[in-house]
Amino acid sequence: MNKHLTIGTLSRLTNTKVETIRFYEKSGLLREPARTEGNYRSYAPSDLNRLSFIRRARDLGFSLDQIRVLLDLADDRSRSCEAVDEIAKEHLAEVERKIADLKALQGELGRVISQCRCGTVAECRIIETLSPNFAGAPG
Amino acid sequence: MNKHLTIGTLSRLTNTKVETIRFYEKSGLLREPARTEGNYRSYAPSDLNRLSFIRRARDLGFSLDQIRVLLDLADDRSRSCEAVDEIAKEHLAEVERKIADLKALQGELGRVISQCRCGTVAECRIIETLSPNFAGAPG
DNA sequence: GTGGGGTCTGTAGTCGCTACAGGGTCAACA
DNA sequence: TGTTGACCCTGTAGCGACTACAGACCCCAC
Repeated sequence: MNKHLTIGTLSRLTNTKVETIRFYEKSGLLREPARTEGNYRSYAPSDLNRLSFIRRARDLGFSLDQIRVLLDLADDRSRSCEAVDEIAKEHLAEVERKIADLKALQGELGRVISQCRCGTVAECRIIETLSPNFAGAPG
Repeated sequence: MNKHLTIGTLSRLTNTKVETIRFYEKSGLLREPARTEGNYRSYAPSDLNRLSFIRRARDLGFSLDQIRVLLDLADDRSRSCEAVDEIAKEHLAEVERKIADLKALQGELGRVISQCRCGTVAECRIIETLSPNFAGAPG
C-alpha cells in the first residue's frame, strides 16, 4: 500500500485547485515533493497536513506571509507560543479595522442611495454626490 | 489667463498620485489630454471635474469598471437614473456581504485567540485549531 | 492504438495602483 | 551662460493570491 498522493488527490482532499497547490510550492509554502518516474508530483501524508494547515489559515484570512511564519513556529513545538498569539491578534485587529471602514462606507452609501428619487440623471442625487461642486456633468 | 493644468497640479488638486492619473488615462477613464510643445500633458477644467468624480467614487469603493459605467451614465443627463441606482445598490450589497464575512471571521478569530493559554507551541490552541485532526505538527 | 483524463512547464491575466529606470523640459538663480 | 533641481515623459515590473490558459507529456482502459 502506497500512501503517496497525486496532486489531483491532494487537490480534492483539501478543496484546493491544482494550480494553487503548485503556486504554494513556487511560493515556498510547500516544499518540492518527490516525483514519479513520469515526473508527476508524489505527496506524502505530511504534505496533506501542511496544506490543510495552510488552507485553514487562509480561511481565517491570514496572509501567505503570516502563514509562512506560523508554519515555522508550529515546527518548534517546545517554544513559547507568544509569537503565534501576536500574529493572530494583529490579524484580528486588521479585520476589525476593515469592518469599521466598511461600516462607514455602508452608512455613506446608504445615505446616498436613499436620496435617489429615481428621476433623470440630471436630478440624480447619486451622480450629484459624486460630482464636484461647480455643477454640471463630469465629462 | 490660461486655465490649463499640468499633471502635477491636477495631482495636488485631487489628491491623486501622478502615476495614478496616468494609469486612469491608460485605463480609459480619463481621455488623453492635449500636449504642450514640450510634450507635457495639459488638462482642461473638465478633466479636473472628471477626475474628482472618479476619486469620490473610488472613495466610496466603486470599482473602476463601475465608475466607467457611472461616467457614461452621467454624460446623458436626460436618461433615467435607474441604472445608476442599480449599480450603487449592487455595490452596497457587496459591501454588506463583506461586512458579514468579516464579522464571522472576527468571531472565529476571537474565539481561537481567547483559548490561547500562552504556553508552548505544543499546547497552543491557535496552532491546534489550524492543524488537521490527526494531530502532530503540520510539517 | 486510440481516447480521454490527468499532469507537466511556463506565461499572462486579474485589480488598482505603486515604484522604479533612464531620459527630456523648464524656470530660477549665480 | 551654465547649472541646479523640480517637474515631466515612456515603459516596465512589482504587489497578493491566485486563475487561466497553451502546448506538451503520461497513463490507463477499452
